[in-house]
Amino acid sequence: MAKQEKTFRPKARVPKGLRDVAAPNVRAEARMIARIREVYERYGFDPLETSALEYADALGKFLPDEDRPNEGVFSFQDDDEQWLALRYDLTAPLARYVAEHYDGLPKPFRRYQTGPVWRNEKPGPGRFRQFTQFDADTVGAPSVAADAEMCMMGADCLEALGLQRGQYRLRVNNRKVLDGLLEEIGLGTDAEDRTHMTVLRSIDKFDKLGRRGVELLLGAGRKDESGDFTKGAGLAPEQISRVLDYVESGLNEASADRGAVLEGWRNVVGNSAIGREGIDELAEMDALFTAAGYGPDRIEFNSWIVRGLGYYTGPVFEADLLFDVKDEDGNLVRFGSVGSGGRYDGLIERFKGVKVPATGFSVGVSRLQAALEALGRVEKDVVAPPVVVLTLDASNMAGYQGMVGELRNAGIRAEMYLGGSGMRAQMKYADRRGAPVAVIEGEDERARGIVTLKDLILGSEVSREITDNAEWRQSAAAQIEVERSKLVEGVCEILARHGLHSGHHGR
RNA sequence: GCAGGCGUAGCUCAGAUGGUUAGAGCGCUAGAUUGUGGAUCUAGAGGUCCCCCGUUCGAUCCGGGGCGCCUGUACCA
Repeated sequence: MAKQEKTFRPKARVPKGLRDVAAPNVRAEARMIARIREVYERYGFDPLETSALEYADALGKFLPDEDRPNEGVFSFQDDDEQWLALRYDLTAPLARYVAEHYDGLPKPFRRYQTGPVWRNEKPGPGRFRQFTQFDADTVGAPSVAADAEMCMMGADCLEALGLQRGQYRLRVNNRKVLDGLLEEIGLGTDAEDRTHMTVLRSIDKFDKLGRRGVELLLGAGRKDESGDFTKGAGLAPEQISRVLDYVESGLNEASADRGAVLEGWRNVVGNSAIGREGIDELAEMDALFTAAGYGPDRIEFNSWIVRGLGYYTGPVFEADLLFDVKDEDGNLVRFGSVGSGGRYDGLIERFKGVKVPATGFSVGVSRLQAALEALGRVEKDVVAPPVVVLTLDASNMAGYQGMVGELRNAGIRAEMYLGGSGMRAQMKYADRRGAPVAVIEGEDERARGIVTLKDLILGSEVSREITDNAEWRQSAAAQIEVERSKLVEGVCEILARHGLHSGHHGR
């Protein structure tokens, strides 16, 4: 069978893990970003924008995990054969920026930045290969006061976005505490050590897998639902129980008393110098939280917060939502954290050779928006749909343009129909756009010096009671005629009837 | 990445043992009903039956490989 020749047609599809964002969500995200910006500005941070592309070596690799070296970053070669990469977060570009302009910057340097970042990895529900982050960082501040401020600011952001106290929590831990724990159970202090990393990652899963799951991961390993096996850390039973003791030590107190949590941790890791240092730092942060009025209902100390193993060196924190979210099929959706951060004292050192202490917090804008949407916290689109001026007479486009101009000058969102179809299609268009008013001027109206204004909102209510077509069409429901010169007043009146904003009329 | 499941129209899905022209509902585009959204009727557009290779006279269907989607897991800078 001879194959028919066919013209090549590219398949219209968005690449995996990427997505198109429609008007209501674009606007919702813009509002969200504006609110976060207000909070960051209030804390004294200044904006900075860096480019989406960086030299790949400037981004560096923060995956000591040899399972997947070099993955996660979109990169390509420039004309000069140097490797460029899309930024995968906003912190690495900040480190590059600070290193590049170090001498000219005030220290501490405090900046915020938002924008899309890209990660070349497997997408999942609420997890995309491009998403928006909103970062704030303080560079050159060694004190944990800077970290404490990040946590409080994170809480402020979530509340500014409409989350109630109790619907979220900032969970704070300190890498030094975890290092102390590992030292205490005899694992040494080599952060690159494989067992070391496996143990930390196991602890991180307490929230998801519970005590039993973590126990398996610390020991021989765990089999998941699909039957796939995850190799464990291979700790001895004695070591496992000490880790679990630590993880559970603050559990009951967590929502009640930060000081009690720290005391519990002291019993577990108190013999290690690094562990003690970590706990002391957290005690200092606790004092600042308390002085500023941030109780444990907003910020808690949490034993299983670990965060990524790449570069955090001190306090780490994460903003978690405490309510369940279900998808369309009624399945529970795990959103993960909607914000995170921590201290990364080694990052700028990569460029400068000198240690520059830094800490930061990042809101996961895309993910948080998805969560707020699920919670019904996203306000309806605040931009009113436009009034549509029908173009019934192709020889009178100038006249229609004039009407649209008058409406726009009066501050009313308006457009004329620009398609090529007939009146019925034009009405359908206006309907689909959600237009509150259709302005109709055919030959009849023009001859009489009037325009017909159709109240589409009222019309839609009326239509529900009419089943007969002739009646429906002849009723000319919800239409009024006004003199051509009274177009703007007439439209304003209908808008006002529905409580719609009609621009700056009266001016 | 690993494990399992699944790929037929924009969406939800039928379908034949391997046989000519692959269907439905919804949606979409138009027409009819005086120049009007809904309703009704009519017509039209839209498919490489995920892709490649193999077996076969013949593959959307069988076999192998790949890609994509879903779930779990891993990772999450």
